[in-house]
This record gives sequence, structure tokens and C-alpha cells, in this order.
Amino acid sequence: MRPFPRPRDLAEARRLQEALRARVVLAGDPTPVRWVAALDASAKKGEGLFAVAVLWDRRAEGAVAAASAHVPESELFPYVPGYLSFREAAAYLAALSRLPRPPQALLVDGQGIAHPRGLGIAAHLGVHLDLPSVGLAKRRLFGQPAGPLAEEADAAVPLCGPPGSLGAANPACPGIQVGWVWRSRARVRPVFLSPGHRVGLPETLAFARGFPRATKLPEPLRLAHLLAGRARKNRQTGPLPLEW
DNA sequence: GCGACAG
DNA sequence: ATCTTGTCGC
Repeated sequence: MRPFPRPRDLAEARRLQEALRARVVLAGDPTPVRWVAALDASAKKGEGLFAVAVLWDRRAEGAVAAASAHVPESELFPYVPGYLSFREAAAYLAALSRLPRPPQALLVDGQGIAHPRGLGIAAHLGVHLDLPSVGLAKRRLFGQPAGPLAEEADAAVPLCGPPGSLGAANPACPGIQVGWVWRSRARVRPVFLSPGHRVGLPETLAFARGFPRATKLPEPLRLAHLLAGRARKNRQTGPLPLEW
């Protein structure tokens, strides 16, 4: 497994993002893919970071395996908005390598191209692994909704970035569409969806809608979030029991 | 200078 | 991300 580059400072990190942004492919449809990995992490001040990968079978609509990896505090890149991949991606790669089989697509907790330089963690990981990927963030980092979002479940509006953004033209956007604001369930705050790599904008929304949802988060991400918290509490690394 | 700011 | 008490609802 190719190591994930670790920049010495933010200037170098920024140069990496600016270079890799050109490699993002905004077309493709991961909807028919069977094996998807959902990625989330849990971190606490003195405990480092625990990353979890959940292997999800889209055909059976269920999780089949999960694994965690740990990065000690001393080795962690600091959290700086816009540079999340340099903090979390290496841990995700380690967790992914512990799954019983490699995934065919990724669903990542964070932004895809809805990012100041078009390279949020989902896009960065997708390019690094050359896998289709989608970002799903609970909060906004970049872009503005094209308009008000309907209250009903499953409503979505384009997320628009300024003219130079990495994305696609959309009449609903003054500039460029970089993602979607999506109300995954009724009466919940919307989430922010954006393409990572090798996926188009309409397909990004279709891909996310294809997962079962009991809460605002699609099931594989909800599970990854739950397991990440438990992995940290129990300092658990390696394969994780699903029924945990 | 001020506000915004994934996890 | 984490922290924190109560509260509402099944």
C-alpha cells in the first residue's frame, strides 16, 4: 500500500492539494458497485485518533466486516479546516487494509470537492486509491445552497461554489455546482454531499440515496461512527465485531 | 480588521 | 471531533 504523503507544513499541504485537484475525475456511476467502505474516525485530546472502515454489501444491504486503526497524538497532523485529509487519511488507509477484501467505492465522513481547493478528504482518498468516492459531511465547509431546502425527507438542492470552482455547470447555480445539500430524513439538519473521485454530481446524490437510513446518516456511516467511538473507548485496533 | 471554519 | 443535563418519545 502506497503511503499517504505527510507534509511538513500547511504551505506544502496546500501545494499537494493544488496539484492533486487536477486529477479528480467528475464522471462515473458507483451506484451498481457491490462493495463499499464507509469511513469515520473518533479522536480525543490525549488519545490520538481511531479510524474505522466498515465494509458494506450494497447487494445485501448490510455490513459484512469492520476494522480500526490508531494514530497516536504525537504523530497526528493538527486539525485545520481545509486540511483534514492530512490528519485522517493515513489512518483510514490502515483501517482499509485490514478489511477482508478491498472496497470498490468509498463513502467518507467529510467533503469531496466541496472544498476551497476542490480536494476534500473524500476526493483526496479517491484520487490516492484511484477509487470512486463520495463525501458526506454533517456541516458545511465550502459553497452555498442554490435555494431553500424543502422540509420533506429526501429533499435536495445544489451546493454552489464560485465560478472558478471544481465542479459542473448547473442553471440553478450562479457559479458552479460542487455538491448537494440533502435532507436525508424528515426533521433533521441536512447533510452536505459532494463527489470525491470518479463520480458525477447526479450520481453522487443517487449513490447516497441508495443506502438505507434509520437516522440522518446512511447506515454504513452511522455504523462506522458508532464503532469509531467504541474503538477509542476500548483502544481497539484491527478487525472489529459488527455486533459490538 | 472581521467572520467563517469538514473533523 | 469532544463536552454536558435535561427532556421527549417509544
